[in-house]
Amino acid sequence: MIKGAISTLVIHRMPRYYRFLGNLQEEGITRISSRELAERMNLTASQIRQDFNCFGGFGQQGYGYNVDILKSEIAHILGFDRLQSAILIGVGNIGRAVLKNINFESMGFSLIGVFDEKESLVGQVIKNSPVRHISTLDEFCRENKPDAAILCLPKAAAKPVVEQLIKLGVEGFVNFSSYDINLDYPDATVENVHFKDCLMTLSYRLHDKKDNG
Amino acid sequence: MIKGAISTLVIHRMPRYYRFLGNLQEEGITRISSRELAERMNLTASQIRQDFNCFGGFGQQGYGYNVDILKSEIAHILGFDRLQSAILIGVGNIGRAVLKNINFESMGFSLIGVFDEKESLVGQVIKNSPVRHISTLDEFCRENKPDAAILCLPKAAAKPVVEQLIKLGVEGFVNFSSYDINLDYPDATVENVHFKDCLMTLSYRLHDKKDNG
DNA sequence: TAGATTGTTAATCGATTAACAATC
DNA sequence: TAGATTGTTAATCGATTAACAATC
Repeated sequence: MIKGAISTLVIHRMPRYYRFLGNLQEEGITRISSRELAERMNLTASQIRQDFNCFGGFGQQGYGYNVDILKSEIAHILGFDRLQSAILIGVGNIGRAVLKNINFESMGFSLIGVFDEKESLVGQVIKNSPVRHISTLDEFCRENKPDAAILCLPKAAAKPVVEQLIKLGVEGFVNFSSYDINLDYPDATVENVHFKDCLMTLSYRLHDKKDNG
Repeated sequence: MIKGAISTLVIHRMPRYYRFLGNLQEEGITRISSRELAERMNLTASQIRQDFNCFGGFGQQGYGYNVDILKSEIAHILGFDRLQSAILIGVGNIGRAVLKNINFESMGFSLIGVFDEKESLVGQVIKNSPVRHISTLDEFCRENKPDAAILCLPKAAAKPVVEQLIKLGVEGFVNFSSYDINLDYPDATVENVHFKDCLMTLSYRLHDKKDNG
C-alpha cells in the first residue's frame, strides 16, 4: 500500500465507495467490475481503477472486484480497524441526530464523552452516553485525551470551544456548527459541514436550469 | 454576467464566499482585497479573482472589493432574490435542526409545507410551519407544485418518497438521509449530504497523520 | 502622479479519460 | 484457449497559479 500524497478528491470518494459497497452487500452482490460500479455511482471505470490503485489495487484481471474484500480493504484504508477516541459537544437536534444515526465504532471512533451546557440535560443518557456538563470538559480531556471532537454547537459557542480543545491537544474536528473552523492550527484536522451551503447550491442550480435550460 | 459552464468547484465555493462576506460585515469591514480574503479563507488571491470573474467581476482596480456589493452580487448569482417553493419531509432531529437553524427566505426558498409520517406530530407547529401528514403529500404537491424538497428521512423511507416526488414534478432535492439519490432522473438536481462521510474522512486523516507525519 | 489591486491572459500543475498490455 | 477486466502508462482535459497590463 503506497500512500504518500493521496489527493483530497480521492479521499473524499472513499467513504462513498464504502457506502455503495455496503449497498451491494445488502443486495447480495459479491462481485463487481469497475464498469458496473461506475454506472451505479456516476463515475467512470477508469477513475475507479485509478482511485483504488492509489492504495495498491484490490481487483483481479478478468474477474473484477470481490465486494467483501474491497469493502474491508477500504475500511482498513479509512482506519476503521484502529479506533480513536472522540467526544461530542452539544446535544441539541444536530447532536442527537448524530448520536442516534451514526454508529461510531463502525467508522473508526469510540465515543468516550458527550457534553452540553444545559444543566437540565446532564445525566440524561443518549445512546449509552451520559451527558456531562460542559464545565467538566477541561478536566475530562486532560484525563482522557480524546483524539477527536464532534461539534454540534450553535455558531457563537463553537469558536471558544474549538480554541479550548486545541489547547487541550485535540487534533481532529468534525464541525456541524455554522462557524467555519479556520485552519491556522497546523496540527488540527478539520471537516466542516455546512447544511446551509447545500441549500444555497441547490438554489443556484435550480435557477441556472430555468435560465439556461 | 457570462454564465454558460461554471464548474462545480466554483459553484461550491460561492456559498462559502457568501458566508465569509457575512462575517466581514459583522466585523464592520467594508472593503477587502482578494489577497486579504484569500488569507482568511485559505485560498489564493488569483483563484478568488478567477472565481468572481466567472460571473463578470465585481471589484475595482486599486481598491479591491466592496463587501456589501460583492455579497449582494453573490446573493443574486445564487438566486436568493427569486424565491422558490420548498417542502421539508421528516421532522425528526435532522428535520428539526434544519427548521430551527436555517432561514429559508434568506437563501432563496420559501417553505410552503412540512410533512411527517407520525400522526402524533401532525398539527404541531415548528417555526411557523404546521406539520402535515405524509399521506397528504400527493394532493399537496399537485396543488402547490413545490420546486424543491428537503429530505430528512431515515434511509429506508427516502427512496420511495424521492420516486413519488419525482413523479409529482419536484426538480430539486437536498437529501440529508443516508440514502444516495441517484441521478437517473435527468431533470432532477440533487445535493446529497452525508454526515457519515465526514467522520470517515476524519478517521482517514487522523490515521494518515499518525502514520506519515 | 504614484501605488495598489483588479481583470485577464499565459504557464503550470493535477485530475480524469483513454488505451492497451498483463493476466486471471 | 478465449474472453474479460484489471493495473498502468500515455493523452487529454480542466483547474489553479503566476504574471502583467489596465485602471482606479
